[in-house]
Amino acid sequence: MAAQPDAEPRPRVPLTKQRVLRTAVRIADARGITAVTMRNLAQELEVEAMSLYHHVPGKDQLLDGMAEAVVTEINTAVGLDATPPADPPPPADGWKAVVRGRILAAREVMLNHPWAPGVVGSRSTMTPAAMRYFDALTGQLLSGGLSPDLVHHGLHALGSRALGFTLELFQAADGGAPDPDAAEMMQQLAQQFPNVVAVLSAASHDGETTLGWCDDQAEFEFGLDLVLDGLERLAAR
Amino acid sequence: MAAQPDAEPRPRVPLTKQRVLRTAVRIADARGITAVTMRNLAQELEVEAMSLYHHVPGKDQLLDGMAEAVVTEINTAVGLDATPPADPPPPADGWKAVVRGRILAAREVMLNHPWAPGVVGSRSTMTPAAMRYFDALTGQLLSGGLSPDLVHHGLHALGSRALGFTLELFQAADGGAPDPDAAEMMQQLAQQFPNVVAVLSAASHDGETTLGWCDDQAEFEFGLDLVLDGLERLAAR
DNA sequence: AAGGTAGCCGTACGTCGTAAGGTTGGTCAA
DNA sequence: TTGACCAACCTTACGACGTACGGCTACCTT
Repeated sequence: MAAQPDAEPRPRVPLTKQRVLRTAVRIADARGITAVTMRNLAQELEVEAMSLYHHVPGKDQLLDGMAEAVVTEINTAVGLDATPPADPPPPADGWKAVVRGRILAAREVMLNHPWAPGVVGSRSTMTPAAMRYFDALTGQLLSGGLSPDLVHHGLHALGSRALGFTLELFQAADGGAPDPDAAEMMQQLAQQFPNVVAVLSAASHDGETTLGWCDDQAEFEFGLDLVLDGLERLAAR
Repeated sequence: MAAQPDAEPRPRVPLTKQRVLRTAVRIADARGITAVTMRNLAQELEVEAMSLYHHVPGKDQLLDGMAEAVVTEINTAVGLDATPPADPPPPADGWKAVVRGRILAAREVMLNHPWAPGVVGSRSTMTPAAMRYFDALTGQLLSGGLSPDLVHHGLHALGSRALGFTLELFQAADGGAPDPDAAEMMQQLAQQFPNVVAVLSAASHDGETTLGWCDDQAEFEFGLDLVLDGLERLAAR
């Protein structure tokens, strides 16, 4: 009973670190970071879990690789990988506009990978791609006339904002069921926390009943501009 | 062979949500958040793992409780739980100094619980203690003359900084082994990432060989002041 | 004394990361 | 042609995790 020669064509696409990482990112995008498990990942690649260890040292380095992949995506998005056009036109806009644009581009990439902030944030090591990104950013700030010291502090002040995301402390309450007695509850809330309710009700000047939630993008840009303007002012001193 | 009555004195301190949470915090402080496991926690309390479920619905709510506990600690640290002295003296300092002090106090608590930023940051829900904290903070900003809208944006701009921590993107490289050929590696680094190296070497004006690492506290205060100053300026407009 | 009940325990299941060793198919020297 | 070699891949198994489920015990109420 010899094995039939063509029982299974066996395309057998060879596994690759690239392929593993790309698939991991795809799983995370589609089903969340918790679905990125060695077994799931292997199944998606039509392979056994342990085979992954020939291309990735372990789960931790897999996450490192995913973070690296996202930052790399940012780098290409802001044109950091393309060789500059020989004579890069000096930024017609001020450094602020350039940096702002770059960071908002990074944010766009992050928004496509909701799991990325958590992963990038939890990795301690500075990957090469992140280095590349920060080196370019640093260059923009330096050539903008900021002193090295100010650039240093500025990067710290930006923090994760430099990579296009912030840790959202109050998650979108995302009111699925528009609670019928929301008004009543609101009053109870207002009694306990008058100040936040005052601020929140002022924030939603259009819809006044349900607390119209925040515009994340606008808030991000506000905070970013606050920092950039502050740096500019300090540089001018 | 009747059970001897006093084989074990059995003090049998009753389990309590308080006791469970406090112990969890103690474990996290001593051995890191990964050591906070239902079994470990139970062992520390001299109890079986499943007994914890009578006081905590599950691991997730345990973490919620731990976050809540830390924020509560912050609240008492800034005197938010003490009933105010009837006639609270109007803040002699400006609102900025008050807010600044409050946030730095929060930071001190956070520094005592290195695991707390991660846990607080990963919880989406706004716990009552956090609400209390933010309500007070909001009140300070409002009574400082900031418009509700500005307060709203300002809180977003502060983000986790309002609770005394930032997501540290580049972890302390903490050079245990002062690599003998650090100079050589530094040169290699300088070739690939000239800008960051320039900034970093400028940052450590005292020690010039090893990149003298950053003063986290100073950086935190710099970023905080940058935001507060920016808000003040916007309020004055 | 009878019955309820809150608090605790024992066992077990499914999932996770991964250590250790076996199998296979292709490459290349003799 | 053949046989050694060696990646790439698979199989099995272990320990740790969160937690469902069903007991047991000690105390309270009536």
